[in-house]
Amino acid sequence: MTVTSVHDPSHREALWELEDAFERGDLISVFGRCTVSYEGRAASDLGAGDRLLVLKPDGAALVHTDEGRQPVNWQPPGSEHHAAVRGGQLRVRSTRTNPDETLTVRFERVHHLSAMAVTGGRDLTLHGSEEDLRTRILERPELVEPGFEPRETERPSSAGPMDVFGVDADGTPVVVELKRRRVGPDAVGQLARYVRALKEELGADERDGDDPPTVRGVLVAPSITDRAAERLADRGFDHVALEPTPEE
Amino acid sequence: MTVTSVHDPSHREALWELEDAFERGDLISVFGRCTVSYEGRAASDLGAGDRLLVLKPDGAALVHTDEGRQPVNWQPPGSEHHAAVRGGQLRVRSTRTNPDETLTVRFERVHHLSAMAVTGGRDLTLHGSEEDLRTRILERPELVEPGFEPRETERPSSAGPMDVFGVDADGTPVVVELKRRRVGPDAVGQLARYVRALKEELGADERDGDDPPTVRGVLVAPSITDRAAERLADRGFDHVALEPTPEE
DNA sequence: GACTTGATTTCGGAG
DNA sequence: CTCCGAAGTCAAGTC
Repeated sequence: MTVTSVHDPSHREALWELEDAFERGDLISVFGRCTVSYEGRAASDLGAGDRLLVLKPDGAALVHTDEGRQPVNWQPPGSEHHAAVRGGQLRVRSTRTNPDETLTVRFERVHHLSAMAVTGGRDLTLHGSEEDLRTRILERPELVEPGFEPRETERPSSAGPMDVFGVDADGTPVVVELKRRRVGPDAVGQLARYVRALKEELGADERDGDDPPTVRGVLVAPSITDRAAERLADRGFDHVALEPTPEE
Repeated sequence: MTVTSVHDPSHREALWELEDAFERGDLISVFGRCTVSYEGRAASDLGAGDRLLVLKPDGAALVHTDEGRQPVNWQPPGSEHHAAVRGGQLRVRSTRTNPDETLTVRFERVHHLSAMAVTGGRDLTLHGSEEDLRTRILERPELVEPGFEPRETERPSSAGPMDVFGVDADGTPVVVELKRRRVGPDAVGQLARYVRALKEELGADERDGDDPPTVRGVLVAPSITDRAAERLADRGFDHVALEPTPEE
């Protein structure tokens, strides 16, 4: 592991260091005053200001200001970085194809540049995802409702794969839609599509009426918005309040 | 503008610099070997490895590896940064409430730390957004279809505001849903909700049948997926292929 | 490749 | 504050 670092370099010095760092496959951090322009899926321009430019060996480029989790401008992985001195500025350009897009950062002044080779240690273990919620339900189906029996996960349908498919205590088919957090109306629409697709597939009676539905829909989520609850009630579906992980 | 930079500092040195930088409201970049743990909306752990930690004065914290546009771990703006030396490690912790979540980065070694005061120059001008598409249609309604007359944008409905509301050459109400890029089935569902809400509001005949629909739905997007086209046809809606900006 | 969906989505706007 | 939908969403898995 070696760190390169230059303070207040000339454009030409910065250029050398950048090209060496590209060559080594380093992770690069550049502080400086720059303008940024992007052209591709959309187009944008950003006037002069102090920012942090991060360049990754996989082609990703990030321009960060002092605010926000999101970079103000960026280029996705798979791009190629190029640097040059043009018109008294240090120009760093990241380009990719499919779609064609280019990010150009023009430094009028580089305050600091550092670079480091980075390898390994990229595996993140994450708990509390939707998959954890599915696991939890498969292990304890009664959390959905007494008598619920899961039959299949990711069951295919014409509307796409449904999260969990099973039957209730009466043997009625149940489509379960899982969400790891509070949901809005869109989740109800998604559930409705699965239920409709399954009804069609099973040749079930599609009439609305006093007859109990032949396919049930259950939305499992920690909580739902009022509008989602309305739409859920309209469709005759149920909500089960459940966290992706047991309460501490 | 001043840049602070320390190379291979001791934990205590790094701590001093960090606390000064917090005080100054600097944008901070730290290279080092660290472990990362997160607990909040979910929970995660990341083993030892070389990474780049970015700390922003607005409370945002980003842990970047050598790959990907996304940070491997992060904390949103509004958090508070704290640093301390504990157990022979430099511990940087970002905490926020609502929801309660904490990101902890433990450095066993800091390779490089730099910090810079950053102000201003945060305004990005972006072209090619959905709003540009709306503007384009309002200026040239015939791009939707000959005789189309926009009447209102963001027209409220019980299903939320619709992008563009207008009437066609026959005076039939038209709900227009705008998407700046290729869309899937979800957009059709969204459009359907608006159309349904408007039909109810207008007290229009909701029967499906051979009667022409009393409210039309038009999806304006550069292109749509096959499944979206199916659902569009099911509902009797139309697709108009249009880019958010004129072709170059 | 296109397509679909989840995400610690983030972000901005409206109520 | 909550709710809602856009985003240059990104990223992963499937087909």
